[in-house]
Amino acid sequence: MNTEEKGKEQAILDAAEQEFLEKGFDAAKTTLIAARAGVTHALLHYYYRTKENLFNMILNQKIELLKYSITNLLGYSDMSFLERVRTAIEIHFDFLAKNPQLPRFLVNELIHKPMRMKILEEPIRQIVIPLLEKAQQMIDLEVERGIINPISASMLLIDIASLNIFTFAALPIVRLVTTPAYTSEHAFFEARKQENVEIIMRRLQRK
Amino acid sequence: MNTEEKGKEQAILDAAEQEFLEKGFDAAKTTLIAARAGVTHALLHYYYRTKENLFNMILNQKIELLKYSITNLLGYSDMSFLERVRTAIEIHFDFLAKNPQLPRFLVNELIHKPMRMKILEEPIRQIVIPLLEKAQQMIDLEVERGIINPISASMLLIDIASLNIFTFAALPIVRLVTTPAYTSEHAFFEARKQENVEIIMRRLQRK
DNA sequence: TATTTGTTTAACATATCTGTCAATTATGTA
DNA sequence: TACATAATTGACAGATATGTTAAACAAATA
Repeated sequence: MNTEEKGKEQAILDAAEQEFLEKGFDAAKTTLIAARAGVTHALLHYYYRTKENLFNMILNQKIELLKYSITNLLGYSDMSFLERVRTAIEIHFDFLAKNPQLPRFLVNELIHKPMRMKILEEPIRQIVIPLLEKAQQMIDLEVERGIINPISASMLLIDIASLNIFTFAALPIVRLVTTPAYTSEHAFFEARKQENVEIIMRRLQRK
Repeated sequence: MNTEEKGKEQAILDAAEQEFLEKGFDAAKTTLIAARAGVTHALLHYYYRTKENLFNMILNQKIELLKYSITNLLGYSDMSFLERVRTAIEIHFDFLAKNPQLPRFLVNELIHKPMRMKILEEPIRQIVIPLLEKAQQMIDLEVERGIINPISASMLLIDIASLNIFTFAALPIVRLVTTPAYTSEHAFFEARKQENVEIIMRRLQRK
């Protein structure tokens, strides 16, 4: 439907996205991508020349998505710090629910070919580091006011990322230990989101 | 040294372990494994016949390691529940520090070929489910006594696994956001371990 | 020593995958 | 219509990977 209307060039891109996200660069095969897009594999090379090329388009697209997901995390300046953290966790979790393959894909591909890691360095400096500095200022202020417990901003970031990402990155295994306990996958995700909020809140809130 | 003494058969297995853990089944090449072991690739096939075969040996070996790492988590019955949880987190974290590639390897390979997931089902039923039931009993007891906050055992398990595993599975990326803040990688790991203990303790401990 | 058994290699066969090319068809435009 | 440009395909070339085989070599054994 969507794919067919936009023509074969886009269909190839869509198929490539699926294939690369599922299997990673090495396991993905251009022949399968072409088949999945309903075109000959010669056409794939006509539009995108190389597998590497096609892959980089998907990779860059996903890195943009990652940047976008981080950029606005500390928005909503009319809330208290704790409320901003709670909101950030929920937004990030929902983002992952819509892009469940993203973290595993990025981690694998970036680890695999360390050259690619350089692509991340600039966004990190420009987005994550400033965000961490801003967050650390807020934290220090709240600590002084006796509202939250001391913590470094980067540790807090890793806490949240760990809790939110793991469930999706390891979902098939996570499912094995929770299976019949939840009526639906959606119910489990909601419970998981609330648990993540709760554990971080308890970590921060001063008794 | 170790490799050379035990002969070429073992050298191949060692090289295969490195190669598969680093790259996964598809990206690993038997020619490279042979080269890395210092033997011809025909010899690799002489001893192990197929790549699949060689891979399964490594995979089973790693699943055994995983089972072992889970089995004794709730030991040390002379401690209080909270102390047992603290100890479990530390032991598990240290285990991961010694086997940092394990989680990413297992998750990737098991997700990739779902048939392989069946290998995990039996250990889960035999080890994880009983462990969760036992833990849930302890939790319920401690909740009744007003010592800890309510939580489901499986949620607690996912909390701990998330926090401990993510740091290692995504290490190159985690490094980017922490880099100059710690004098050594070891210092960072120790800080991370303590943070994981603290966050779980605060989640559980009744104020 | 003769024979068997296990080890090792070079060469080969086969399959798969990426990428190219020349030829064909469709589309748009002067 | 004539021409140019874009889209599409089948066939092919080259590279790389897995796996086999026959033959050479080494080691143990009778």
